[in-house]
Amino acid sequence: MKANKVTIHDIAKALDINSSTVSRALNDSPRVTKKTKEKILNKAKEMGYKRNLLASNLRKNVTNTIGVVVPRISRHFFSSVIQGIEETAYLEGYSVIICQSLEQLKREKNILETLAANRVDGVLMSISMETTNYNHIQELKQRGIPLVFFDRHPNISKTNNVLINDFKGGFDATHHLISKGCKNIVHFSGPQELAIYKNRLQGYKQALKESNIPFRNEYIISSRLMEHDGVNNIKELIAKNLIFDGIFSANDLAAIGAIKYLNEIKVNIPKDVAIVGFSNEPISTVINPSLTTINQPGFEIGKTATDLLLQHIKNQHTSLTTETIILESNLIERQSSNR
Amino acid sequence: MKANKVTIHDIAKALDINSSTVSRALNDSPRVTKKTKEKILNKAKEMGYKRNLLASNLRKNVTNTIGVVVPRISRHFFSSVIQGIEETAYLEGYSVIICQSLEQLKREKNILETLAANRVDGVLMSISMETTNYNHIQELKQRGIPLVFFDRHPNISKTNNVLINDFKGGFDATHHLISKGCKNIVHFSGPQELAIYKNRLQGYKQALKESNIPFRNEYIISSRLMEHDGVNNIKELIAKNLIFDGIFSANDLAAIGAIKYLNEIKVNIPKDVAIVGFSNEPISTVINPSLTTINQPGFEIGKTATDLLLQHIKNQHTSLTTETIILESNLIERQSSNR
DNA sequence: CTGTTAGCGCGTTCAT
DNA sequence: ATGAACGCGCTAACAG
Repeated sequence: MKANKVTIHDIAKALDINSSTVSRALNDSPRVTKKTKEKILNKAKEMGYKRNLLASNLRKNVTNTIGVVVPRISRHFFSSVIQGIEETAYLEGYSVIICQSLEQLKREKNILETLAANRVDGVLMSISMETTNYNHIQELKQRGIPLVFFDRHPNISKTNNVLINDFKGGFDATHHLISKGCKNIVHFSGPQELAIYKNRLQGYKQALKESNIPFRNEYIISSRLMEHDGVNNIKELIAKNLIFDGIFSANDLAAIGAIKYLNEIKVNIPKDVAIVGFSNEPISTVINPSLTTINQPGFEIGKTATDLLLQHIKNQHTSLTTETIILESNLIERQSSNR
Repeated sequence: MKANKVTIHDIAKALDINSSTVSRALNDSPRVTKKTKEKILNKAKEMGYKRNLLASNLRKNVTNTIGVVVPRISRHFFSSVIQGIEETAYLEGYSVIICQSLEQLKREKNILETLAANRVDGVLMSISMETTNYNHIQELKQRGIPLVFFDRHPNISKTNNVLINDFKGGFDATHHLISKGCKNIVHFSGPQELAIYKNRLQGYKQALKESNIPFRNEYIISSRLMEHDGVNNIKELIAKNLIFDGIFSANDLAAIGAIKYLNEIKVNIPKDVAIVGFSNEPISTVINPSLTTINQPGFEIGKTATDLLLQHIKNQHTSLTTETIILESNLIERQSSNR
């Protein structure tokens, strides 16, 4: 920051008027004549004036900015949610600050601190896999910063959430496998602290139940669902000599790890693989043309969550009630062109 | 913003001291006694004081924040660069604001405006495919905001860049195909306004030349390299009845589109496909285990670019000379386990 | 419609 | 070592 010290005072002085008028003109206030407004805008452009949002926001005590916290931006589900958030926020004149926790509680805390210190007007977040204590979240709430969770939400009361019907997703995925003739379906699950994984597991159980297939605990493998976890899971199954003819993975990464490994050792036990993942995910469509996925409507989640958040931001005086919106996922079966 | 109106004045009043002392204590100034410092910090915590970074930054005229502009965060190359940026920035006490232009010039302009208005200390960016006029960039420079480009850079003088040796990447990719026995190699290229695509094309030409393979203009197809472009490219080739036995795609998306389509119509003309893409990209490794990629060291690029930017931010008085750093890409040939 | 005054919350002079 | 006062750049309140 060296050049560009042009302030509204400078341009006021140059025009021999008051800086308030300049401020009003720059904000397109109706309380200033067209003529002077024009004069001011011209002068401003001429002098290379640029508004200092820091000062403006400080004075107004509003930043028109919302913070977004996701585990990883590179995950296609999250980046599609972000797309929805940005579109919606932009239309309402809000800027978006994107942050990633990298699944680490420590970073998540740090991010919330920074966002709060920067006085964002609200926060949208999906919590990390490590997040089992919610002090940092409670603190944010106490500071009066509106908060909406999407997909992964903390297990505390009075929160606003935009969720996916994970029970149905798990049910559909499992049901699909059963309809394909699978009898021994393995489930790769995630940390049980996260409701999304718990719910998918419940859906899995329910689907088995309805088809009179006994639930077997050794078919459930919990991990953090990274690609290498998928590899390890499948290795473990093979080492145990467990019979399985289908896999329902609670996300795509772990499924990919598993499929890669199966390809590598030239074994192809599962008749089909269902993934609770994101259908737009390029991986899913490429890895196996016959792959079935549970489509999570990322863009719509982002849009819905943002709408809800903005509603809370704009009505902070009237104490709005908290809300949980549940969107539906869809099973998408691709054309099996290769086999 | 409703609760939490605790300021340094409040805590000063509570302790019957002056707010200056509080400010100094909170900034761990040596000019305040250990004892009072402790007293103040305790009181601050007790009262739930949170620094207002807007005010602090306004006063200091420094934000300790850098802006990052990329075409799309969902592209694995960019998200890995961002990883490198965040790690490096964090160690130096800087925050990062991530923005995506979605390959649109209009958005790119808008983003730079916002970043400048928010007084970021510097900007790291990779320009969009639409960016052929650089007024917005020149303006940012004129405002004295340090700027470093990575990967995609504008064609103007006196810029700081961290680039990849794309000529060598193109050469290596093509050479690899030739060594596999390909004689008729198609090249999917991008907008020629971007040096990266021009350079990859040059590398392609050079490799042909050294192997005495004649260059044929109809083998070069330029597009914006989205997945559907890859599909269209391959359709075009087939429609023209052009003979080809290899494809060198300037990015991974277009290659994936092409491969998908070839799979779909059960044609398998190319003996191999080389992609200039990112080796960590899950797609590349999954789509075809024998796929060869040109690895771009994203994390290192992010780190290098950030180091360079911070250097410029910190030495704004001493007029540093501009610099272009070129990192090497690597050809990675995977184990051909399937064929 | 425009000017005057005051202050957002903080950090940095000066003093003492 | 601490206090008093000013100002970063902008906008809201109140005049007129």
